[in-house]
Amino acid sequence: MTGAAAFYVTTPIYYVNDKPHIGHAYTTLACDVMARFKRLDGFDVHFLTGTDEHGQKVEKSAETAGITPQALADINSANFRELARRLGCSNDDFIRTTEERHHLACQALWNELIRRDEIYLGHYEGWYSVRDEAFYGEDELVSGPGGTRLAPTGAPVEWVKEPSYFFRLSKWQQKLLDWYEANPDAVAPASRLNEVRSFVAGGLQDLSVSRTSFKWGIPVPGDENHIMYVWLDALTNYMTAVGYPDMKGDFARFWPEVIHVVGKDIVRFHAVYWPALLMAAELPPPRRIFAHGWWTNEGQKISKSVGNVIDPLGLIDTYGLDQLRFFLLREVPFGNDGDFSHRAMIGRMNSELANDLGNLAQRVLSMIGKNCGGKVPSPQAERSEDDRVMLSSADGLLAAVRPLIDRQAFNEVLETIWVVIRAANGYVDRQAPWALRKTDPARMETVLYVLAETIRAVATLLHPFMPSSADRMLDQLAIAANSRTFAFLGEAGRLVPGTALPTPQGVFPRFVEETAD
RNA sequence: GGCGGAGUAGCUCAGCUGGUUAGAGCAGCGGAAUCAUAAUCCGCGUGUCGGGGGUUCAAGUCCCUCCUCCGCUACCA
Repeated sequence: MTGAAAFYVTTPIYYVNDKPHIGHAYTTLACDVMARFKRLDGFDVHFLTGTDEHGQKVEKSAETAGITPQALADINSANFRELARRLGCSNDDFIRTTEERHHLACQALWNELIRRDEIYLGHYEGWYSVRDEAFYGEDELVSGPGGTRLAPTGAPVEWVKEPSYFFRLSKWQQKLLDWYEANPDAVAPASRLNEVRSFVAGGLQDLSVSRTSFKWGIPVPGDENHIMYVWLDALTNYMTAVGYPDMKGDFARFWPEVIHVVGKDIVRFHAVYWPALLMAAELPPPRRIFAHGWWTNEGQKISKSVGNVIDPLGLIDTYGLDQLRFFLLREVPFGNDGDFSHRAMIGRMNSELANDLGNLAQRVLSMIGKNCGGKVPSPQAERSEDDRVMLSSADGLLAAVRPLIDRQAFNEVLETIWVVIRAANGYVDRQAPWALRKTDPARMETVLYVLAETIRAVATLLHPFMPSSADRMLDQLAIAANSRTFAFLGEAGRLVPGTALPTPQGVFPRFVEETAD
């Protein structure tokens, strides 16, 4: 694959203090779809996910549990690795920030920033609440009894001054604004770019990038009283995984052709701090940062205290993996918030998967099975206008969908494919091959061939979204495993008439509600 | 408070730089068909395009204002 364009996609590394939930699954699935799509489209792809394992919270949780932070991280990191596996993800790597390669990368980046005088030793001071373990700004404080100052949470605060290393973030304000200006697609959706831009335009202070209040982290080179700020540690993972500080090999191959997919809560770290850090190290910033939205559960905001957290593994058990993958990317424009409801899930499954697509495949394949001797039908040379329109809309799908994937407009990709699926059902009814069977069998074969080709195109393009279901459809068309990439779409991979086909089986069953009585 | 975004058919939403009778899916109603997973196809919407004012030959699409909702407004991740 020499010369193939590089495509690197990352999920955030998930914090091991959290339990895997639908938000993690959503981010990871979106990345998986991109990675799979790009691979099928001939790109040289690297898909990374992993876990973020340092920080005070992990240290404390481990202490509470009576185990070492490393042991806690090992256990919880495994949960995220398992989630990716259960989601059918095709990640090429799973990085952990406790790995040696990552320590080396972080310390290399740190040293580089020190060498360039982008990091300096100073003092961090401010109002600190021991109870909240947080610093508060002057304007956030409220006055308590006797003129004392209290945190907004009501906790007492004290003025604390501690040594800290700082990254010269303020210096990069204009450079960041210039970068957004020159690369309007670098932060998406556009509404997030606006927020980020106005945040930066509002002025930047230098960023405290070390801590002395706890130990569980990567030591600052040459000053081991300090450990690195967790975000500096975490963000660097994206480079670690492609070999940094080795600038040859994978790093040269994939950097900066990278898209970071993140939840909307962490855009700032990715769209402000990260590009600034990279520019400071004289490394190119990422091509794109995409911030997606949150899911609600049956219209309710999800929270641990309400107890309505959604377990993605439970959803897989209830609805099926491909069905879940489809729903999450179909239901909502990527970037918007969405609502997960049983009703909506079943609506998509039955209306779009079972009725539109599953039934289309089943009716076409079973007609072929019964009326064409179970072989790919032989089309006539001459085609009707209806045939040509049907076939060209199927053949045109890849070109229609590529730019949508590049905008992460997953729901539009699926809608575009569904337009063809619906058109195919209309074509079946108009052409009525069951009637042609008696009046014009040759014509029937032509119609069924056009339909089989349409199903091949649809299944091929749907593969990134629903890999195993798409494979089952392609199996039923007897497409060789090595002929399922996008290069085989259209004329290049036309079905060969006379090829024996297996007996068709339904791929998307209807979801039938359990009746309570 | 400041900055930004949104309010379009019962529901979820498309409608780029203003210009044919404002669209799609779902739901609903009527019909057809019977190859198929009781699936499919065809037809049917008089919507104050949040309210008001303005610019223009022409505004859902620009300007002003009001109402409602949402996001951002830095150092736990």
